[in-house]
Amino acid sequence: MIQDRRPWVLHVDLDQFIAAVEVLRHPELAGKPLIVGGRGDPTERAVVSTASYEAREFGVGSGMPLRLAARKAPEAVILPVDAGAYTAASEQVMTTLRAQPGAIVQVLGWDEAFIGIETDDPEAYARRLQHAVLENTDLHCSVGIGDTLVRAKVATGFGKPRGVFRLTAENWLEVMGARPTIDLWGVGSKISKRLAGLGILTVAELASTDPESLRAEFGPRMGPWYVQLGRGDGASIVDDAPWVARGHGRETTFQQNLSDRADIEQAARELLEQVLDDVAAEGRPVVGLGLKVRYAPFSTKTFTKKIAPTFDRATVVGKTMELVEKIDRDRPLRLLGVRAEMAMPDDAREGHSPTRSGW
DNA sequence: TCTGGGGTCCTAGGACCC
DNA sequence: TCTGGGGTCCTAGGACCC
Repeated sequence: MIQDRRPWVLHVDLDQFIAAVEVLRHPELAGKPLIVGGRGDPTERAVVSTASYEAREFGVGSGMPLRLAARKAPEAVILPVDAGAYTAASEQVMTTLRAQPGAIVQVLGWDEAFIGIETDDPEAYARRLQHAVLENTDLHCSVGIGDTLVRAKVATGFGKPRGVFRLTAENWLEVMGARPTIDLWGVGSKISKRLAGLGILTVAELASTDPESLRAEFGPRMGPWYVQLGRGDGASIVDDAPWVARGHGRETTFQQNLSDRADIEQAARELLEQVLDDVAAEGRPVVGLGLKVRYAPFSTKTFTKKIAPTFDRATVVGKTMELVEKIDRDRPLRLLGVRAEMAMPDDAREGHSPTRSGW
């Protein structure tokens, strides 16, 4: 009997990751409505990072203003975001995944990863994986199984919570065909609306659209790409090459809008100091700068500048201040962001231009 | 109730060069 | 007197993800 040892893509997604990590540290919060966001102060400008299932019962969801969330769920415990704790928990999870036999691990974020694996029983492998993660970290996860990255990623949603779900070319249209295009990974509210304007409402309709016909609407790459998404097609290779950041940025929403020039310059300098600390840790020269502003109430503008590669902080500060000069003096500022792009190592992320703006 | 912060990639349009 | 045209770089803006 020949074993059918095929390559599979698994997508692992931790269930309620941030809330789950907080409950591990605060066991008395188990079963209570829990909201994590901002500095944990619902009177501040901030949004919800994660809401526990109990908090969701009140209509609280991630991305919602903290102020509103607190009003909807007055009994909820609100905790500040503690990035360090989540990073530590995440590393534990990823270490566990990498220790699985034959696993190639591509990290996507704090709480998710693709796993490339050759096996004749991906469901059994997925269950072993969930077990190992639970044993080592006390955290539950869901696993999507697919024959492409896109199908594995989408499959995970059907496995939640704590489950396993398989999505391949065979059942893709049967499962996804009737769903709206916004359910696809990479199609958001704007693109789904533009597709609807073309008469394309469902995944099946997108899948059967001629890729060329979308080229005019979405450009030479994105047009055909959306059709491919509709079919669930695309890459199936999991890449475990270490992540190399293209740049670093810091942005902040002011609790009170800023109008004074000196205040704005000071805020830019402070953000830039943090950015340059991050950049210095990488040991690569700065090759580009970006400034992002949000004027009150909510209009966003960006300024970018390419510069000769430099390690000199004073030079970077000076060039950034040239961008700060472009900020409209007559409009109150709600948000300010500063970003620095770094030269890419020759072998890193081939095929992409290092000069592209990150904003 | 006004809508965070960290990233990535794509597209359009103008400048510039031959 | 009619304002070629292609390639590449740079800036700004848009969209998406976690």
